[in-house]
Amino acid sequence: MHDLTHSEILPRTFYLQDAETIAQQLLGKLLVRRLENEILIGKIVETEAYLSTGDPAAHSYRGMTRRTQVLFGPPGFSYIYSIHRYHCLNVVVEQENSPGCVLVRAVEPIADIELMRRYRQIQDVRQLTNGPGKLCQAFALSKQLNACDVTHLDSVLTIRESGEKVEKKIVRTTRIGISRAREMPLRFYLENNPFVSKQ
DNA sequence: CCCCAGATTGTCT
DNA sequence: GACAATCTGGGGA
Repeated sequence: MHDLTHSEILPRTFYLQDAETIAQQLLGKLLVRRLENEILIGKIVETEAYLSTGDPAAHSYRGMTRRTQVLFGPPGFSYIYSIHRYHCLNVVVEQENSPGCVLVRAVEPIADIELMRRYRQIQDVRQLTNGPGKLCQAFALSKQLNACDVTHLDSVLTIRESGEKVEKKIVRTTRIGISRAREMPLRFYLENNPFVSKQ
């Protein structure tokens, strides 16, 4: 099993800043999914920010609904929704009633890659987690894991500090797949990382 | 209840 | 690059 001894869980205070800031700070952090007898780990390499105000592309833009309830709650919780045949994973940021969030668009597979292959029904490592729907499939994430506290030690889904401190350059572009607010440059990824969804 | 858009992906041209 | 697959949430009647 992968050694997580030096990977501390990010505290709730980490998520108290705005989505644009946290989207960049989450790059390089570890997404850790605990299963019955296995553990899945990926390094976050691509994110998008969805702002709490003035962002027509954000699900929270037109107010609270049953689906978006968790966005209006405290930070450090997962927001997982379904889109077509897939799911997307977000992390809620900012204080209560400020519904900002960060979409995790891609991770670099760390472990257990064989299990990810089984969940994805595909062999190519580069295709396992290089997209929001793909990584949810590889990590067995569905709406059952919506509103999961990713700052809690016992959670089945957590985000942790990575041991390595090698910081790569961050690239900023416009967001992918949206029809509104296309011009807002709120997508971030680690430069030259082969597991980014699109260069 | 009906309608339809959608923070995607895989496949085909 | 285009398009279909597939289904849920949200809005309107």
